Amino acid sequence: MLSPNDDVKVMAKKSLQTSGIGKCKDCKDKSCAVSILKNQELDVLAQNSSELKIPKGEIVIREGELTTFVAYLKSGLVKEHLKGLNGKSQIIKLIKAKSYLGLSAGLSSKMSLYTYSALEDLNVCYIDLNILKKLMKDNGNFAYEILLSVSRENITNSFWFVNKNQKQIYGRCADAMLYFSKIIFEKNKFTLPITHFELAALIGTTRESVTRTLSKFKSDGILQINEKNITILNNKLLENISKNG
DNA sequence: CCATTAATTTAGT
DNA sequence: ACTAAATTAATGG
Repeated sequence: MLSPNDDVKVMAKKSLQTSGIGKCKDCKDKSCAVSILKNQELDVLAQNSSELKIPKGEIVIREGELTTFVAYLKSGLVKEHLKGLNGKSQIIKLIKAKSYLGLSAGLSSKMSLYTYSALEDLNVCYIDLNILKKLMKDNGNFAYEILLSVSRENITNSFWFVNKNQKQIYGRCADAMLYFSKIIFEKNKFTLPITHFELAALIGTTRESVTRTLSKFKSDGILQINEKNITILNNKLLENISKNG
């Protein structure tokens, strides 16, 4: 939890200088954008990026830090959150593999606006932001792909927030369950990756309401719950609840 | 290194 | 807010 993220940064910087050439070329988890790069550009990327393992619970990028890096999530699940006015953590969303972390803020702000924490053990590539910017300026197709991903992120964020603000707890919980099953895990059976407390911070309610609503869903036969394992039994009803708030 | 216990976190009411 | 259960950390062998 209280990981001195500086260590990560120092390690990243160190290995930036020593990372070998050809790594990005051979990467099996390239982003759509990076797939577009030419061999020569991939070499540049490889020389200015570094893959790191981040254990569960550690922070990938902390809000308020200088944005010298962008992180590409190769594998694992991350939560994007920030501190609200009262100092309480507000979760923006979860992010799954093959996405960039800190991109939208990184391009325009000198400081990171969000904190990214590992919900699982991660493989992350730290990429020098200046190199990324240079690649974008030099290669229009690459820049276009990066813009696409920022745009998509923007759209899903907006819908998420609008829905959240216009729905009651039931609708929000239903949304969250559909979010996990459809977007994050892409199956109707999954293990809740966060605690009830965190789920509450994600959908803007209290831990108690989350617990209460989930057990209601369970007793109504919508969900099967044991421990953190959730199976969606009645997807249609769940979507109705989501739709009607 | 493993087992036991203490402390913290989480879920449910 | 309180309790029970579960997870994690600390201790001692």
